[in-house]
Amino acid sequence: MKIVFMGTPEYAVPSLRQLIAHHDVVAVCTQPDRRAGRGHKLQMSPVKALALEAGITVLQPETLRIKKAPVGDAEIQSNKEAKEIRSYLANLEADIFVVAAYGIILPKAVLDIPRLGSINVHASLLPKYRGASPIHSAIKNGDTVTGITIMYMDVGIDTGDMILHRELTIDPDERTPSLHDRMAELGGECIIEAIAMFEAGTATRMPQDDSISSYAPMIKKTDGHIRWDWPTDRIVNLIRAFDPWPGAYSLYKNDVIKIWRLEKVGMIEDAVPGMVLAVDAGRGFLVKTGDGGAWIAEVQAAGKKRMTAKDYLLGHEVRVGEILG
RNA sequence: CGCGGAGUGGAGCAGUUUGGUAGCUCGUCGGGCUCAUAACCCGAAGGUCGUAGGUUCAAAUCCUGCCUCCGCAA
Repeated sequence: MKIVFMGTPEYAVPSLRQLIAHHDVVAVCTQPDRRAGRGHKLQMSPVKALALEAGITVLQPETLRIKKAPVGDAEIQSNKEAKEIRSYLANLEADIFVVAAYGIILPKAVLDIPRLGSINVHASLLPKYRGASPIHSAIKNGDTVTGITIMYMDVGIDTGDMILHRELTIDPDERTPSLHDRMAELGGECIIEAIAMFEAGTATRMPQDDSISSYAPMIKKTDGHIRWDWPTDRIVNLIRAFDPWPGAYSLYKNDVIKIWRLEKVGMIEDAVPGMVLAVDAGRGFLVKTGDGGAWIAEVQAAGKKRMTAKDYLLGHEVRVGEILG
């Protein structure tokens, strides 16, 4: 099949790789290179890197929307670019557009360009976790099962009719990097499977049940702030979900300290949540939580790297009675 | 050129402001004590102080370039 792929981050890479291996990818759309990271260096997306390596045409429009009443020069420029890209895409006469975490809004006029429509590789079992952070949300909520959904795209956010689901079990101790990678690989397998259904004429449309849908919003850094009055499990899930970004953190001595690992303890004495109840050179320090306590076993102080609480305690003094906030 | 912190024996830190060949805690090795121990006691090994230059009688410490790591911000 003749395919146009749209995607940006690492998650989209296995899908693109699979499509290149099995089909004719005639163009790749990805977000424009951005200044990012320490030093604000210009960086290309992982998808662009793969596309260049494969010798595929890369398109990087700032937007594909066309504004009705442009006001300034910049907007007129963006409309011009959007129109050019749209007609370029139309002239490719692709059979289908495959989208995976592209991050740029696709207007209906674009979605409808290919004869088979546009389909999306979403990292959740829709209608659960529509939106930007399905993988993080699954871990954060302590789910034991998640999966990939291949679906038709419409103008809503991940609301289109579904084509296929594939489940994946989440390990109780699993963190985002490992689940992300497994999901990305599964996504690549699913998209090939879905396209095979199109080729065989067996692709179906299963509408989503809006009444059981949920939304996984874009993650904000402050979402990583640990509330010690939460049950320990909830805190542990937050740590698992936000590893490695943005990290679950607490405030200690007026500074941010990231918490990378906790060891749950059952019922312990009553105390203010966040209070240090014990310090052990080997285990770390014990902090009161909403439903018990937890040994903080791995931390990262500002400007430092991750280290075990044991190592941290060799050079820093933590006292019983201090409060983490 | 977005802002900032940091590179010191295997690990985590102090020492840098007021230059004078390095210290703490842990670990390691040897010995001792003990019914026993991740406990305690005694002893030992282990560091070109990220790197290249510069200033100086003398640089971990002052100056300059470079490399690496990390936090913030995006």
